[in-house]
Amino acid sequence: MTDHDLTQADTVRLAIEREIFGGQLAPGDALEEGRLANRFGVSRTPVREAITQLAQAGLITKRAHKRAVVAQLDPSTMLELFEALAELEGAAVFLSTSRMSESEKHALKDIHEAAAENLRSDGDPNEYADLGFAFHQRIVRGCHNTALIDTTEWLALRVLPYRRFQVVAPGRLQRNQTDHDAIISAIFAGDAEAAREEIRRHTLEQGDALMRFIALNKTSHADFHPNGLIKEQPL
Amino acid sequence: MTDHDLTQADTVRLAIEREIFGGQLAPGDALEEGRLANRFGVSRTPVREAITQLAQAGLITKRAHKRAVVAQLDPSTMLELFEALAELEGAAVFLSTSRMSESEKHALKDIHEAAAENLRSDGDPNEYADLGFAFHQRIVRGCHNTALIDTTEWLALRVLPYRRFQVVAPGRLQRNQTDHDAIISAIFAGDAEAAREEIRRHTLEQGDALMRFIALNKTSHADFHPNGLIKEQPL
DNA sequence: TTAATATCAATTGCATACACTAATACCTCT
DNA sequence: AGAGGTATTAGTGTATGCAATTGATATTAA
Repeated sequence: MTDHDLTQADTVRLAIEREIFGGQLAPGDALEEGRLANRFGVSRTPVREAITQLAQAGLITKRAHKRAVVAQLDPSTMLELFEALAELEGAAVFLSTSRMSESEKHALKDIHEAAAENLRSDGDPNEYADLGFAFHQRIVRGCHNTALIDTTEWLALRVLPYRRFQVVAPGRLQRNQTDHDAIISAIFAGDAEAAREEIRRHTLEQGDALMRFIALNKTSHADFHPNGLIKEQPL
Repeated sequence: MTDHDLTQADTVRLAIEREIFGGQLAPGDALEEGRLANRFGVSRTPVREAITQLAQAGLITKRAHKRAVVAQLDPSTMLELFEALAELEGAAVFLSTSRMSESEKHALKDIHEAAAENLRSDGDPNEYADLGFAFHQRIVRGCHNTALIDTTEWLALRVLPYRRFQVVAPGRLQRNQTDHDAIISAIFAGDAEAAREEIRRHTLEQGDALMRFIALNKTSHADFHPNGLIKEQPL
């Protein structure tokens, strides 16, 4: 009776989602219904349904009679996405500042401090990235408005495939941490307006950094593939 | 090569959308694939696809092995939607204030003044509602960020089916016009922060008014049907 | 009478088959 | 050899049939 009643279309959709977020499927890769069908051992029908859903979610693009491809964001679109995301996160934190419970605030602080510790001890950057993701997520969810949360996270998901190109340029992580510091201070001080401004600037900057990195490293499509790039990270 | 290449699924989806927005399909109404199929003279397959897309868009809800239903918003969800919409419109106008061209601003002003004239001359309230819709739309689109525009309008569409219950309580339209006045003043004064605050308050208030109205008039499901209600409007 | 259960109809989920589209390869003609 | 057109093929869009699930109705037991 719960939603453990997953239909095959759901299963396929989730699998494809995972592969997109995991990087096995990179932006620009084509999705062919037949292949996927016998790869997952189902017919084309549920695969089609899954693709339709993913297309509606903006994760893949689909045009009549053409193969579906994993959504590929050109620079200007990506810039817009990050700008929109910055505004949404700003709106969320504006509400969150007055709505987060004490325990929520402290959970947020714990994440922040774990990230700081990771940085101090020169820990796994992947873990740091996860903590950063959790940080943003906690803030957004703190607004306690499902519609706003869903909308924001939905936008965040659209750029997630590109987060694999996460920039670890020198000083970038430190800067990130400083930004988070300012955000969390504003929240604890109850200054919603300041929190909004901080997170806006922060998210916009993240987008800029990511775009610059991609622009620099985009020489060929092959180099552009997440799996290829991630190995080149100077970690 | 244009999107004049509408697939049957697209056609069906658009038709259902129209019926939802037009009120022929009210929130809570069930959508049965077979019926729709032979109503539109197609097989169940494209109908299914259309339903899947609409479900993903949040316009209808669909659970495994159960009939799809036109999305029905309970009061708290609707409140959340309006709050989120208020934040998004706020974010949009914040950007629009500095980004709208002179011609865009003046087009906005024209709409506003047409609405004022409509009010003065005791014109058609439906026309006034349309002008109000256009007013908000112009502001949102003035931010020139497709992602933000799409997201905002997508949210606005989710409450659109309920706009049929548009409140024409005494003084409501005047109040609406006054709010718009304040918003447009802030925009022309270049005060983005003020514009944001004004539109936030305004949209939240709209939601409140709508919810109160619905709560008052919701005695039976029949009375709750848009087509039934719209006739009762004391216009 | 009510509650529980069994049966049945209605409707969804999925597979398969076919039709149509579009892109590639191939061939012809210059 | 190259341009233009045609055949071929890969892949999507749609129809139909069947199995599985749900909700309702009938039936039985307490």
